Amino acid sequence: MNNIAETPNNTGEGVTLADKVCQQLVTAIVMGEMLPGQKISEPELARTYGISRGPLREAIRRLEGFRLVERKAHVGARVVKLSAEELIEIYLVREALEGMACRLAAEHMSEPEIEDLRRLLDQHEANIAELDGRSYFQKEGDLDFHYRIVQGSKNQKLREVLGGELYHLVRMYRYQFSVSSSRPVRALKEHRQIVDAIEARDPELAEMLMRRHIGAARKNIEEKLNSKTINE
Amino acid sequence: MNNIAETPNNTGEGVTLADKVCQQLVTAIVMGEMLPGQKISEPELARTYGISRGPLREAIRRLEGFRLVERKAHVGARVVKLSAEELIEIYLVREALEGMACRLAAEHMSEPEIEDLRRLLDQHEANIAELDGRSYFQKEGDLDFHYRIVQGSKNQKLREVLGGELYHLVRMYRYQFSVSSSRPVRALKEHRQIVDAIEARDPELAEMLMRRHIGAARKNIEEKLNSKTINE
DNA sequence: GCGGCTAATATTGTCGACAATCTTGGGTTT
DNA sequence: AAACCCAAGATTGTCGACAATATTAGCCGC
Repeated sequence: MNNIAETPNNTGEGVTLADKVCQQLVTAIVMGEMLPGQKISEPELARTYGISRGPLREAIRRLEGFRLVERKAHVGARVVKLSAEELIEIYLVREALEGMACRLAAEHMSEPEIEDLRRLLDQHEANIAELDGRSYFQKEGDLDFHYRIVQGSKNQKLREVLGGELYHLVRMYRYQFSVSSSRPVRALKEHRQIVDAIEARDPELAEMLMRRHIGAARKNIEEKLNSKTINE
Repeated sequence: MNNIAETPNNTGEGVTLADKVCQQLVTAIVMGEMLPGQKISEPELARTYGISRGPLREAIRRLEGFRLVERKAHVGARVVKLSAEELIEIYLVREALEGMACRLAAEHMSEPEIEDLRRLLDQHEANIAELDGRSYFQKEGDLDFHYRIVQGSKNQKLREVLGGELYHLVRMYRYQFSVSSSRPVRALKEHRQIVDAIEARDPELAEMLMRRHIGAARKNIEEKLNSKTINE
């Protein structure tokens, strides 16, 4: 459903122009329709979305809060550009935060929620078989899993931090580098292990597995980045 | 100098009205000049700060991103009101994140930075003696021990997350509940232990001590909250 | 030809006015 | 008397115009 996680004013109704454009911009940036480093022209965007600069500027101000754009006074805003180091940093932070989320999820998720999670993984497995292991990851299936774990932690602040800027930046990276590789099938196995630990109500194991899982993803990216810098 | 951590556009010059008012509002909210739950009237604030509603609305939009205010369309914005649960949640998240920051600090802080940190603690000790153990904790920014550890981690994303919304909310709470109690002298001892671990380049110990330190602060707050709800 | 200055242009920042929506107080009805 | 409805007021949302600043293109001097 491509809904924007933890973005305030998620309700479908009673929405303001600035809110709508804000979400459209988030999507556009994450999907790579607006490239990292690209300048954001207010007059141009205002025409594009058919609104005046007022609400548009408010929307940009909120993207600034999400760290999706960077602004310089009297110069303008640019789509944020992640360096390789920052990308790694995000994964390191996720290791700590999602590890914690997973531990809490093992303590607080309800039985029906866990079952739902299992069904989600079954669905993922079907997708992988169908696409021959290429990439169901592109459509945020993986993020769905992680997203649900975070929700399952039942910790509101954790949900805000992970569901806010970090989530958007990871999604952005996903599209930007079109990650796929041979990880999907391996990742699915790790996901299953994690759900097992949650179902067994083993918080420590759940945390450890999640940390290892994200750590593996990080190493995978590090490799890819290294080979890339060598090739260019 | 009462500088706002990790708030974009920190530079003294080339600042826009919206930026200035945004920082003034952050300070006002954190210091308790605007109370949690209080409604934010655009016309009134615009008069107060002597600006028009345009920049003011942009400032509010950014506070929304920092989770310092909550907005409802066509109704208005209110200063965020932390529940007791959310406050505890923040400390739980800090335990994970600052623990990680402390580990990284033990790996990456330079010798001069560590010396500086020691001097800061000496200064804190002097303050405590002077005020007879009441409260030196109210300090901010560079003067804040935790802030420096986070900076010392050399992890930009970590700095953004901890220096952004979480830091503001913690500062807000400090003023709101005017935390002090008998912790300062105890906390100082814990701070020294942490610096020792960092100086010894013992990341694991540093992380453990920081987690324990924040955990102790959390328990202290939990107690206080419990006795408060009983007394009222 | 190249570097630096200057003026024209474009973009960002700010403002006041108007439109749309919510709130509130009074009046009517049951 | 209580509940509901409606109108008046106030507040938020949006717009277009104007002011201030940065960018750039051209010109001059070296």
